Order: sequence, then C-alpha cells, then structure tokens
Amino acid sequence: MTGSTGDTRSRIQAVALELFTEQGYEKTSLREIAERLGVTKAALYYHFKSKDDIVTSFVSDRIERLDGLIEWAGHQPADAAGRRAILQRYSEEFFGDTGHTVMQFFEQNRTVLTHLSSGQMMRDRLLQMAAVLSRADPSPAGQLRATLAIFAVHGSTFALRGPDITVEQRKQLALDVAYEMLDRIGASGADEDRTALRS
Amino acid sequence: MTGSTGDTRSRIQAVALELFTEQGYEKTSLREIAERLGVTKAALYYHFKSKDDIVTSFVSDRIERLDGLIEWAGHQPADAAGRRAILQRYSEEFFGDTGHTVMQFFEQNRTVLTHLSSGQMMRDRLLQMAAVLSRADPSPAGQLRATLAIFAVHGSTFALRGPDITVEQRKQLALDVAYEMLDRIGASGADEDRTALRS
DNA sequence: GTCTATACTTAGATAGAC
DNA sequence: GTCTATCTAAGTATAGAC
Repeated sequence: MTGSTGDTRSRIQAVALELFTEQGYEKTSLREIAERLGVTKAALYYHFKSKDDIVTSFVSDRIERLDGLIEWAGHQPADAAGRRAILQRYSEEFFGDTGHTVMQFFEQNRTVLTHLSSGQMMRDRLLQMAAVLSRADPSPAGQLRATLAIFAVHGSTFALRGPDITVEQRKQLALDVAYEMLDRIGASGADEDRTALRS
Repeated sequence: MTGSTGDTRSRIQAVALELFTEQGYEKTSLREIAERLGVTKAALYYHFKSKDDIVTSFVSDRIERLDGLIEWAGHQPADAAGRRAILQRYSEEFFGDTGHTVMQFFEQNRTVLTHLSSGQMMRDRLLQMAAVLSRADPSPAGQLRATLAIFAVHGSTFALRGPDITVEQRKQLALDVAYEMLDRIGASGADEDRTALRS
C-alpha cells in the first residue's frame, strides 16, 4: 500500500476506480487522483492517454469475461432451466470479488455507458445478454422480460434498503425475483397475443 | 421561434432540455446553449443561478405532479388491483406529452439523480413510488418487485429494439410485464420463507 | 429589468526539461 | 518516469451599458 514499489499504473487504476465509484466519473478530477497519489496530473498522462482511457483499462478485463459468458450462454439450452443457469452465472460474475467493484462503478456512472467508448462496449454486452436470454422469444415482451431479469441483479444493490442485508442475501433475492421473470419468457404465447390485440 | 419575443427564459429551458437529453448534461456546455440562442453565457446567468438551476426549473413541475400521484396512491387499496391502478397512472405521467421529455432527460442522465439537488428530489419520489407499491409487503422481495415494475416502464424506452414499435405499444407492453411483477407482491409469502431459509 | 464585457478558477490535455 | 509550464475550454461571477 504505502510501498514505493513500481506499479504506479495500477495504483492509478485503483484510486481512480475508487473515486469514480464514490463521487462519480465527471465529478472526479485528475488533479484529485494525482494528489492522492502524490504525483502531478502530467504523470497520469504518461500512463494513460486520457481520462476515459483509465476507465477502459479496468473495464476491458470485465468485457472479456462477459464475452466468454455470452459465448457459453449461446450453447446452453434455450429453455427456462438454461436461462436460469445463464443468469446465475451472470450474477456470480456481477457479485464476484473481482468484478463487483467495476460493476458498481457502472451502476454509479450509468451515463458512461452512453458517452464513453468503454461504456458503449459494456452496454453492448448487456444487450447481448438480454438477447441470448430472450432468444426463445425475441418479441418485445421477451426482450423486456430478459432486460428486467438482468436489472433485478443490478437493482438489488440499491433497491434493497437496509444495511442489515448481506451481499449473499441480495444475490439470492435478486435471482429469485429474476427467475420469475425468466420463466415467463416464451411461456404461453397466449398472453402476448391478447396483449397485442388489446391495444 | 425566430421571434424577438420576450421569453428568453423559457427558450433557454427548451434548448437546454433538448441538448441535455440528446448529448448529456455534462457534455453540454453553457456556451453551446447560449450560442444556439444568440446570446452570451452571462445572459443565462441572469435567468438562472447555475447550470443545475436550469435543470431544477424544468424538473420542479414534474416533482409536484409526482407528489400528487404519490399522495393519491397512498389512498388506493393496498391490493393487486390498487397497485395496477397506481402504476397505470404513473405510466400515463411517464409517457404523457408534458412529462415525457423530462423523464427522457433523466433516463439519459441517470447520474444526475445522484449528483444534482433536483435529481435527488426525483430519485426520492421514485423511491416513494416503490415504497407505496410494496406497502402490502415491505420485505426486500416486495421492494425489489416494486422497483422492477417501475423500471419496466422506464426500460421500455430503450430495452425494446426496433423503431417499428409505437409509443402506445411500448406503454402497453411495459404495463403488461409490470403487472406480472406487481401481482406477485405479497402474494403467497411462502416463497419468501423458502427463499430466506434456502440461503 | 435585460443583457454584454470581462475576468476568475478549474478542468482535461500537451510539450519539453530533468 | 516524472515535473514545470502552458494551452484551451469549461462553469462561475460581477460591473456596468441600455
């Protein structure tokens, strides 16, 4: 921690991720990051091309893991059990030690998904997740249900009030609710027809 | 439009809302807004205290309407039919002509909900909506289901791919899916117990 | 009451010395 | 690999013209 040891680059990543998550990407200045590390702004620019390049550096690893998950998901059965398995693995990725901080960063900086290149890549993977989850019923209703299932995982981090709830409980609760949504994808089909006509 | 007519203030609001929604709050500069109106930055500061005061000016109206809705919701029956009625009115508020642009602004600028005073007020109302929807079952599971129901309405604006889908269809679809979630709030209770124990 | 001119502070970013 | 100095543009603020 205190060590003089080499890796300034990874120290920048750690501090930036922490501050970006706590106070927001736009609200955190490079001066602030530099000061916390006892260096100048210019030093940051030796290690990273720009502010959003710092984000890219700790996001690309997540992207790769998500790509692996999506690829695997495509080979799972397109039934309810397959969907549950896919989302279960997604939630492990989301709540897992290595990925949790980065996912929390995106949860706190949702506009980054639109305005930063690395954010758009993540957004893209999220859409692919929804697509693979709803491939048994790619109708708008199926897409929306898949999106909501994913959001159950994300939303469990802030929709659940009270600090007396553990991470493990959040995770389990998110999955329980998400499964209800997943199980309805492409279920009867009769529902959808009624819906379409009702309007 | 071209007119020299008085209301610079409301012209600023209109242009700002449009640019903030299109390109994002942080990515839009006051210079840009001023130029588009043919005035200087300083003119903006005559009409508004600050950049985020412009946001407040067009959000406060939405807040008031939401307050009315929440107050009314508290008097509705705390059963499934009551919850459906509440969310239905919420979606009308969300998709309605007057409010839609402002709600789209928040959808495109979610970090504003955390970092701006007016955003926090809106965030507060959203939490109150979730609370009133889950008052029959204020457990974490109930809260999460209520939050997801609200998010079905919001998410229908971006989760539904394809431009061949009308606003009215989005609205109806969002409600259909949201109702599934609402109907499960405080339903059996047995589910929750199983969930709690399973972990 | 409505706006312009001007200036202050801080942001992200770059060039070049050590 | 890091620092000093500097650039442009951002948000902000005020004095004063009309």
